Amino acid sequence: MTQNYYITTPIYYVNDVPHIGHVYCSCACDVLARFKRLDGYNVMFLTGTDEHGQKVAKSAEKAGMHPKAFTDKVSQNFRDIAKVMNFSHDDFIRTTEERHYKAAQALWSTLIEKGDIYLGKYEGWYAMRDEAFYAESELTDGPNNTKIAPSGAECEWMEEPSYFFRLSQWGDRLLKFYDENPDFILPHYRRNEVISFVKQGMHDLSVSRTAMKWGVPVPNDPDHVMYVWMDALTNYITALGYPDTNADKYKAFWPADLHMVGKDILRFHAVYWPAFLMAAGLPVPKRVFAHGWWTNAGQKISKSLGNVIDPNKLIEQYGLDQTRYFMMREVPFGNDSDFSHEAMVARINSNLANDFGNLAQRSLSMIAKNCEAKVPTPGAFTEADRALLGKAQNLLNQMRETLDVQAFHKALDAAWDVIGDGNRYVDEQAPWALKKTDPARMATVLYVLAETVRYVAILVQPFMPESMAKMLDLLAVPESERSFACLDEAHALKAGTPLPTPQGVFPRYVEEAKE
RNA sequence: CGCGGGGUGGAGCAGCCCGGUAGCUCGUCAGGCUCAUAACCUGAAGGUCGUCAGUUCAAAUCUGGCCCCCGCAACCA
Repeated sequence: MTQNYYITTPIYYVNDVPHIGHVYCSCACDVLARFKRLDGYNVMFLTGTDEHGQKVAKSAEKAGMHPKAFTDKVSQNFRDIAKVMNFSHDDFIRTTEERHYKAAQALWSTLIEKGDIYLGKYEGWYAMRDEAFYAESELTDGPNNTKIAPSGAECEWMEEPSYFFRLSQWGDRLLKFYDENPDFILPHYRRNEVISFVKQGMHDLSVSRTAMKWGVPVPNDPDHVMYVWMDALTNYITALGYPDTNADKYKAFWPADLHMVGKDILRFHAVYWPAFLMAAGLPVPKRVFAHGWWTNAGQKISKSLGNVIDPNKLIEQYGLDQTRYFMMREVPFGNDSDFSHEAMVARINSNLANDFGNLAQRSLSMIAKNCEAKVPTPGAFTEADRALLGKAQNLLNQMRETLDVQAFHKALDAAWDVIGDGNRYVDEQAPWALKKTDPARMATVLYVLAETVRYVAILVQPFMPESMAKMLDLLAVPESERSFACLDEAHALKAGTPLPTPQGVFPRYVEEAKE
């Protein structure tokens, strides 16, 4: 029976311009989705856009458009960048879609029936710009008796009827759940933060708004629309056909295996969302992973600093797979990390061009020149041959283990460990010398190298799909034999198979001459 | 005393739970090889492991004090 795997990105706020952060998060999901597919899983990979809220409504007004028409237009930015990044999502959800209204309203109605949503009154200091209420203690006095939020936004006293979710009632059950599922929140230090937040005790959560109109209408109360989290989080089950819990997708994929999120929205996914689901009597996702943020050359990235990193520019300058590789290799996944031109170039030249690209190139050109451009015929394997091949064969398990805890950098480290061994093997075996003394042995060595490259290339496909396709083409591996099921001796390269002329897969990045 | 994470050769990290040769990547220097994308391989230099004190035959590793950085706590992935 095939196993199912459901992975989601957050839905990105459509008012933003896509930047490295969005692309980073989705890239991690894409790697996992591709890895699981190649490993034989039936995968559902979801991404999309969050399209409601006051800020969108305002931007639409500014643009002189209806919010729906406006979001139709700007959500395209996110679909475009996903395509450019070669993301392999199976569905792209938009919160303004009919199916989503249906799902969000159904979940809402269930929570009303269960008594976990009630009508109350919200009053407090509200910052229009932040779309958020603040506690009096957080505010500072501004000019003319105004109050200023920590964000610098001006606040006004607001009173409005609001529906509330009884979050206060779910603390103990959440803590019990965290306790029973120690890997629900990763990394573990984030888990501790969440637990201490829940332990402090939680207020009920305001889940509707009357002042704002651009949102999912609350069932049976036209004055209210749902506030962001009730709306946005539901997307994860909308895409599976909820409220039809008998839908094929729902049955196959819920609960989700992994919600990938930024550390800023961890609380919503690790606290509110499980509480909503528990209250509705639905299963809770298996894992929420909070990744870190990028800085740019040591500086925090922000629009006001003007140092936002445009993924299109990265791809243009460094290449698509190079960019994907950099993001997944440079950071211990979960930590914050710094982006810099120097770090990017170091990764491209050292890891991709010198280590991997060159290993493939030196092996394949020797084959092209000395083995009639065909897969060489191996003789009996020596201990050194078996050591290298054994390590390559072991790589699948190492990558499974590390990727199961979202340690992308470790998965790549393991692959590059094999590549390093491959380069050492070439030196030790010195096939250029064997050419004169023992051509049969040379053929064996070159075969072992080609076979090692095959293993690594197949396993690195999720990270760099285009480049690895190219590399596997150079090895004449048929497209039908590129899944992990083919990582065995039965699918090994066949002696005598003609090979195309070798071409470099990863060119070095050469700095443009300064004037 | 709000909770938590961290301070290890020039940079970034591992080791700490289960005390006993301080390891990896990049950088620097020297050598080797010449198949390859001036790539590859080997070796060397470089650290009183934040600080003070304690436990111990022995501490980066355990205990306590202190100093510093960061997260939970700004629309933000």
